[in-house]
Amino acid sequence: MARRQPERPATANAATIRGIYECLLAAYGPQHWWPADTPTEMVIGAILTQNTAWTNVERAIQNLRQAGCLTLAALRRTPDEKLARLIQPSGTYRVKAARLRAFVEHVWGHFDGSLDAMLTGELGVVRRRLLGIHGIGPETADCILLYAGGHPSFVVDAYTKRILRRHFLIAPTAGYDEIRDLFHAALTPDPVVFNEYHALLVAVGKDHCRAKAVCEDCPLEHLPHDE
DNA sequence: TGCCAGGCCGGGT
DNA sequence: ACCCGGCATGGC
Repeated sequence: MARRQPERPATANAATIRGIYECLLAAYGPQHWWPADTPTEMVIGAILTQNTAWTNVERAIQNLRQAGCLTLAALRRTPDEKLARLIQPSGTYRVKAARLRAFVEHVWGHFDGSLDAMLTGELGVVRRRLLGIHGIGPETADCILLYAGGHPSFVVDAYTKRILRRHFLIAPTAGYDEIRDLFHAALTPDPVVFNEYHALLVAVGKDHCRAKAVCEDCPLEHLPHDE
């Protein structure tokens, strides 16, 4: 029994996926993500930005910086209440304090406090490792893999889904892994390209594709789209 | 004023 | 396997 085929040929979508990258790169230029000074700061930002505007995350990161809490060792010795207070501007701060705690304790418990060691290994292995940590879902895991670990793991976020759906490249019900697979099938697994592509999707998303915004003067407007 | 933001978890079908 | 409420701040 043959597996169910995609509704459109994968190669056609793959060409469009590659075309969107070229188009966005031409429109916005390289984004040089992630906006963080160190891998540890990157991981912290990835957790703090879950369902949260980045401007709020920046306040929280600044608080952590002033408190000297941007290393895993410093985070580890910061009590829950103090940590929650420092990250308060990022919202859902009790939840996020627990998630930062879970991450730090995992690195200590399994990798002797070395983030580098915990991000080293085969992509699939490290990904499952991250997903096993409480508070690390697929998007956060892929962000950490790509932007802290240098692994070619494509990041799918709300903007990615909206943009692909708007241009009929995925079904409205497409799941996370399905969308990620689409990019992996269309692109050579180059961390530099994956890095830029996700950042570019966020850039165009913020400009043109927020939840209740209509795309006007969007760099992708030449593509077929709804509404 | 209400809705939204670079999600994820846990409990219920 | 989905579906939904909860988490919570600052901006528009």
